[in-house]
Amino acid sequence: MARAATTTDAFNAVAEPRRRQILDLLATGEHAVNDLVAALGVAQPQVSKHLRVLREVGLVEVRDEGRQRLYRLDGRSLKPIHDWIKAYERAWEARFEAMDEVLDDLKRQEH
Amino acid sequence: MARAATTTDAFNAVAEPRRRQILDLLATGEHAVNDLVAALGVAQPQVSKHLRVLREVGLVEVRDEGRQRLYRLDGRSLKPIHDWIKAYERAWEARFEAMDEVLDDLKRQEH
DNA sequence: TTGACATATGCCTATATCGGCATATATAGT
DNA sequence: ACTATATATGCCGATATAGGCATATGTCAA
Repeated sequence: MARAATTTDAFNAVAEPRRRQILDLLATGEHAVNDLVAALGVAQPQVSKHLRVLREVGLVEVRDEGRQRLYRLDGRSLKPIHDWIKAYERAWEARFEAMDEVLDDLKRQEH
Repeated sequence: MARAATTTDAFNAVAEPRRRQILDLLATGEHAVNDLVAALGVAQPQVSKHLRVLREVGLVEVRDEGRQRLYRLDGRSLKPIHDWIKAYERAWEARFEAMDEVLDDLKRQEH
């Protein structure tokens, strides 16, 4: 078997940095594809493909407006990620982890 | 180009469900490989490979104890995911009132 | 209708994956 | 030294990717 498809779920879709960037941009509101192309400095076809992945996992929605297609965020599909990672919040807040961090800092200073 | 390596960052490493399962198990404390094998019902080599990926991105650490290797969670590498997704909390909880705030958070974090 | 603009899709290639399975390495016990 | 146990690694095959680039589809305007 190969790796799970990027369209399998939000976890896979969001593993790609460019797609996170796109979501970050869409977090400010609706944007046409060309807006994203300009903001990202990426070729238009690649942006459209990333948007297709995001749409297939329900992270964005489209709306036709003339010859433009306006994409907007639908953050609900991000909730599973949030719910999963939330259980780990204490994993870097706990004291023994903080101790590890302190030790690492000390090691780093020995240069 | 192909997809980014699973060992690129926590986002890619955690996109695989089995690896999330492993982290969930390790969240309860140190575990030997065979413990995980038994709990997951997966062949031992695959578990070792998943653990290698998790170790390469700093999500787990190993400790030798006799002929066993005890793995434990290091949740600090999950923080980037948490920080990124945290900005979207309101995207499914509330209306678009706080979107400006979301944007500010994002800009402060990733760039 | 023609042409400009906006977006999507198709084809290509190189690459990394995951699982299955065999095997190598390491340690403990007798 | 030999054997059982614990874990890691190597090779295989099938598959999906991301970017590059050409092209198709769709829409407006003169």
